Amino acid sequence: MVSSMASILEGAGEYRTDHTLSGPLHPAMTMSCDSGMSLSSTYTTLTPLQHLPPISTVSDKFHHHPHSHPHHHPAHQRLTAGNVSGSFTLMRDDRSLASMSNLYSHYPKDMSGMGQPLSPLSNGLGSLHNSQQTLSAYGPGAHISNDKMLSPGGFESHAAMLSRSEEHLARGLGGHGAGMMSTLNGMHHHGHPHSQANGSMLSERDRQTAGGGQSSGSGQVEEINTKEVAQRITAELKRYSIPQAIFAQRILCRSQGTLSDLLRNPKPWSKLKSGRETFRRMWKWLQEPEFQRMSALRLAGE
DNA sequence: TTACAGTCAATAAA
DNA sequence: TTTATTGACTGTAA
Repeated sequence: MVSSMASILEGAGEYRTDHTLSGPLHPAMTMSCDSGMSLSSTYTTLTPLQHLPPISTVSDKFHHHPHSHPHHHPAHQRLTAGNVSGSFTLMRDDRSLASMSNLYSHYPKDMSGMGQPLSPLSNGLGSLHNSQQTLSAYGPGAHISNDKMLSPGGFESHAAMLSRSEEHLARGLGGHGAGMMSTLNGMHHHGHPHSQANGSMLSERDRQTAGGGQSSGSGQVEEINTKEVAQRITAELKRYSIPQAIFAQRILCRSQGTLSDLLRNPKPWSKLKSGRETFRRMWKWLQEPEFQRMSALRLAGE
């Protein structure tokens, strides 16, 4: 099973090869690193698909001109910044997903564990900061339904289940991102409001808040709690056994060393300049449903 | 030019 | 093999 994942990610070897140019396999899909982002960064594609108006603009406010270092990253210039829409992705080839599911399959314990061993934390923490209303709003319920809808074979079902815990967690923790995610999935219908957020785990102990109270209330603007994102990313990578190098390259378009540093020594959002983009990507990734995250990982490498 | 920021990439350390 | 360090480099903003 692991191998399957490995293979998926494996394609990495030649990420940067320019076959994308010569043979545009999935021109649309191949969202890549820099450049593409600049024009409208992050949620561009999403926005148009669903409602959710202003956010995109927000995120761009300072994309003035992301100094996309001209030095390398020669090819990879897909304007289409990634038509994220999960459903779409899913359909194009489920085999990948299938393999994904396998991957997940050996993590059940971890996932389930999330709510257990840490339970003491979750309880207290759950309520603690973040986890604001957002949680209850688009609780896990919603996602579940979506995931199910999307997953034809059902092989994914468990994956979905596993995921939601994180999902809402993310939401809860992040606080801000709030709307966007819901948009993504929300298109279908909302499950039953069934709050119950027990997934909490990593992060909280950081009482990030201390950092500068950027997390909670901050509104939808786009303050990202870097410390928290770093932790969450670290946790996810571990959970899925995704090496930093792969994630850095595929999702962030950065080198392993950079990611490592960012993860270990995240600078407060307020201190960041262009480096915010990197964190936005991480954050964005965290907000995506599993299958989407995974496909992003492997697509980028194709 | 100087001071930074953000990265890369080589390589040390697990 | 994967992650952590770190010196060098590039683009920006004084």
